Amino acid sequence: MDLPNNTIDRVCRIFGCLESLEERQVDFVSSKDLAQAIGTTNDTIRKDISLLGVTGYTRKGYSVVSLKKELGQTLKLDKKRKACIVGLGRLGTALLDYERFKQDGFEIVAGFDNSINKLERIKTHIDVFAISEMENIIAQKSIELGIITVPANNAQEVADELIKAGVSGILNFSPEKIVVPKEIIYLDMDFTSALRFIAARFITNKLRKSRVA
Amino acid sequence: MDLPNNTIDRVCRIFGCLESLEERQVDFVSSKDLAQAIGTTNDTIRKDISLLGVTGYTRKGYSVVSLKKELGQTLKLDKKRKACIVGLGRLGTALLDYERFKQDGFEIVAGFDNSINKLERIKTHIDVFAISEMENIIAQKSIELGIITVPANNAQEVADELIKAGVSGILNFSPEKIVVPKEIIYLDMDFTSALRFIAARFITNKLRKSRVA
DNA sequence: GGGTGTGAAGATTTTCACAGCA
DNA sequence: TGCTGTGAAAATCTTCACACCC
Repeated sequence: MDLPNNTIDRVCRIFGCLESLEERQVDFVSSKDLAQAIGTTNDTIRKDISLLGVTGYTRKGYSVVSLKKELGQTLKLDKKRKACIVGLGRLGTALLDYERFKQDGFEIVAGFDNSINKLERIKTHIDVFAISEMENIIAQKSIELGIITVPANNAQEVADELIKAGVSGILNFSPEKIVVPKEIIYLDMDFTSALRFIAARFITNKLRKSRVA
Repeated sequence: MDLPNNTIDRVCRIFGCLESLEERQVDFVSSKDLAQAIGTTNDTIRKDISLLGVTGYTRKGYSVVSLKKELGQTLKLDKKRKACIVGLGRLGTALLDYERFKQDGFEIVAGFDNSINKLERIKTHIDVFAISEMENIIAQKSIELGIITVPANNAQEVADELIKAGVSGILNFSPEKIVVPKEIIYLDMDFTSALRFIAARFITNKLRKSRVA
């Protein structure tokens, strides 16, 4: 399959909306509602959904439950995935305990840091290890995703090790830019760039947009 | 001015690269280097820069210092901006003390939460207030940016109050989708959507992309 | 040679417009 | 009527190709 990046981005957000609609026991949702929630047009939503080959119910909109199920199956969002966090500073430890991840299908199964001190002080039910153990643990636990929350300066090094250890996707919260081989799926979540994006948009007059990250 | 959204996104990231090149005292950088750092092509970089009306030095690439200065001036990224954080859980407090923001020109000047308990317990040099004081404080301190780190369920309510109080941009870390009037610049930094984006890309064969958050 | 700058071509993405359906 | 589904048109974004410059 070969979908537009933007479509994938939007579908992931749509999936999140469906999740909360499901919790609130809403049965049907229209392309217009979804469009409003994620900040796009109803045409785009319908096109996205149709690109995935999924079909709704005329006149009533889409069945929340079945749309969620179908999108999930198509993009394999229903599969549970294991992730680890490297860098257990304040952000890293906050993410370690971010309960939402688990309920959304991403289980954080390990944390890594180089400071013995931190490893000892951390109170969490998730196992934490020294970075030197990363390669073993990742292989052993079949971890697919790496979340980088180290300070700048050794983010690249950490990324290289994650890749060597076998993860296929990396989410980078550090401000440092990272270069990865193109078979690795990589997403940059630099907070400063995000704030700058907003600030820069103050002086342009375009419509808002989600910007995947 | 009316720039492509993607261009703005990339320029904000380029700006970050320039910042770190400057720290490392690198004098010149080529479009190719920048392309590699942010994950795009050199054509795109040159086009982006030229869209902003900025010009480099043939053969040597761009002067780091002057490119940074010009991009900064054009997109007003050199201007200091004040921000506040609403929701002082673990993520919110981590961001309160995220020192990088200040050095990047974004000063966090207030934190808000509804729990008196949290307000009392927090150790930080930044002033914290009850949410009921938001409107006053935001006006009084001329805060332009709101960062939402409350748990889902009242993110929309918080956004509405931020807007009423006068912020022009919102960065939303909560998993809840928020609807804002279109004159407000809004960016969604939902972690789960980001992880899903990566997971979904596992089954497609497209090149990586930055996706603004 | 090794880089930038940029119109034009090409590719992709979004929007439009309308058929179809319950 | 109200909403989906989808080709076709429009708009946007990226890549190409080559002039130009030190």
